[in-house]
Amino acid sequence: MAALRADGVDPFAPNSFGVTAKAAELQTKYGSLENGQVTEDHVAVAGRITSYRNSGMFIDLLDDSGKIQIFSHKDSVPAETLARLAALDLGDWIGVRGIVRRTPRGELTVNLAELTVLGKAMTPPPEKFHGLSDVDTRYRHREYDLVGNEESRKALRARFAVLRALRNFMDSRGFLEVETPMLHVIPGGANAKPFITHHNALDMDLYLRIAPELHLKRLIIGGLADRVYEINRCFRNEGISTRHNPEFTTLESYEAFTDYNGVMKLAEEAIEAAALAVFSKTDFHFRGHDVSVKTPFRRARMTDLVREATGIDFLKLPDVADAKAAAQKLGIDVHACHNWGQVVEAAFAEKVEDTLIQPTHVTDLPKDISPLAQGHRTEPLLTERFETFIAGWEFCNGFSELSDPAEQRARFEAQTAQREAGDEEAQYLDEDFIHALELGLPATGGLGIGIDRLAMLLTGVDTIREVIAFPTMRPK
RNA sequence: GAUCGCGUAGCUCAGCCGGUAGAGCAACUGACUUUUAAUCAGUAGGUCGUGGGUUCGAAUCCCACCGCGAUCACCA
Repeated sequence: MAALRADGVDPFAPNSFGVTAKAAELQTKYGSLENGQVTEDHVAVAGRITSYRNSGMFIDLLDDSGKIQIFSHKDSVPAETLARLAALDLGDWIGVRGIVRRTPRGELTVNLAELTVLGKAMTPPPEKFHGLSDVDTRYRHREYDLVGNEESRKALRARFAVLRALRNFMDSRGFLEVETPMLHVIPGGANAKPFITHHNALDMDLYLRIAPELHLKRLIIGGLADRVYEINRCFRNEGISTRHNPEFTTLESYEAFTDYNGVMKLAEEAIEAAALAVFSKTDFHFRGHDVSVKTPFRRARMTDLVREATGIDFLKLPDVADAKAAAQKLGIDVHACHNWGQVVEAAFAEKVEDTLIQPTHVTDLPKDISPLAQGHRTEPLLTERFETFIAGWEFCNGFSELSDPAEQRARFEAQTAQREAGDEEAQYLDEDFIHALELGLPATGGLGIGIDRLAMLLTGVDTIREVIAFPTMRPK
């Protein structure tokens, strides 16, 4: 540092450098350049020093595309530039102008002609061979993780590429990307415990949203667009695990003039499109399974899957007490179940969920656990709702949207009763939403996709934190 | 929330049948100019997560706490 300043270089001063080439572009463009061959092509590259050999004669420069070697020889580089090179450390940012060649040993290289110091590392980067492996430090200080670990860079880049791909897909289907409130007066659209915050000027508590659903439907009601979607954060005040982060990202879309059959098609096409756009394939290895996201996905009714797994047809046991008794005989814990639908859901979670490895739309979920979905057109206990399972995990949730305000009020009231019976996650009655429905919601299909889990599936990681840049951590 | 495991130099790790704290990489000084985890010589770097206890003596044994991880529970 002192040496650089003595040399008139302040690495912290404002500066600029016109990059003309990325490392990966050069590796591709000069892929056929033979060992020892020298071009006359001048390029300007910039990045971070990740390796420094032979007193700076060989430097590995890492940019956001990859790595390129920099060569400086005393016969061709001015002495003052060599001295400046000697003052550099691992982790420093530099810009280099020079010509492209391939060394006799086969490494694509830029022969340094001009050096610009663009940034200084005051602490050394993580160990060059092992990288940073302490998971605690990796998540708390993600920048050190990214510097040291190619795998971390790849996983996060892939996650953000998936976001981009999904936006492109939705846009191409004529959906309008919108934003709706993060701060809710009533947390709605899902069954979950919310975070509470406070607005000082209004002197009122607000909730961080658990889902954008109700506001998105209000945009459809208003006729803003026939098709809307939002990709953004939801917040749920629940446990943290390898598959749950308190803030997570969902894609939610609403499409007028379709039902859940159309939504299932949209969901699977969105997943397949993201897979193809980012990874150019549909076969993935995830949680120890080989999974194909090639469309179409299998569809199966939840009660049928439960019947196949247990021999019990819960549709023939519509009474809660009978259903509970039957479930108990299977060893299923039903003490927290307040109604028929929750018993079916418990049986499904216990006996079926883990077996759904290949993508499966589980259809016609019970009305009791689906307060925002249209009743099924032929089965009174069920709704036109589906959840998509892959490798035993839920990835999507969608349904034909309930549009009858009176029915919606009755459903909310059933939820309220459930809350009073001790179910902390039952939904709240939202008068504003019912008032909105009174203006007329067209026949609409809605969809939610868990983006973090989708990124996990496509990148093959088994911890949600690997695909979240800064996962929630307790302060040390 | 429960159980188990982990926490030693900037990073990766060893030491753990109690007896003055170790290595590699990184850093610093020097040598070396066609390297690929460059090499060689030297220097410096630590409240051993925190607090307490047992002991003549604790990184090591015991207890509590903090943080992280795994599994389970919770969780559309």
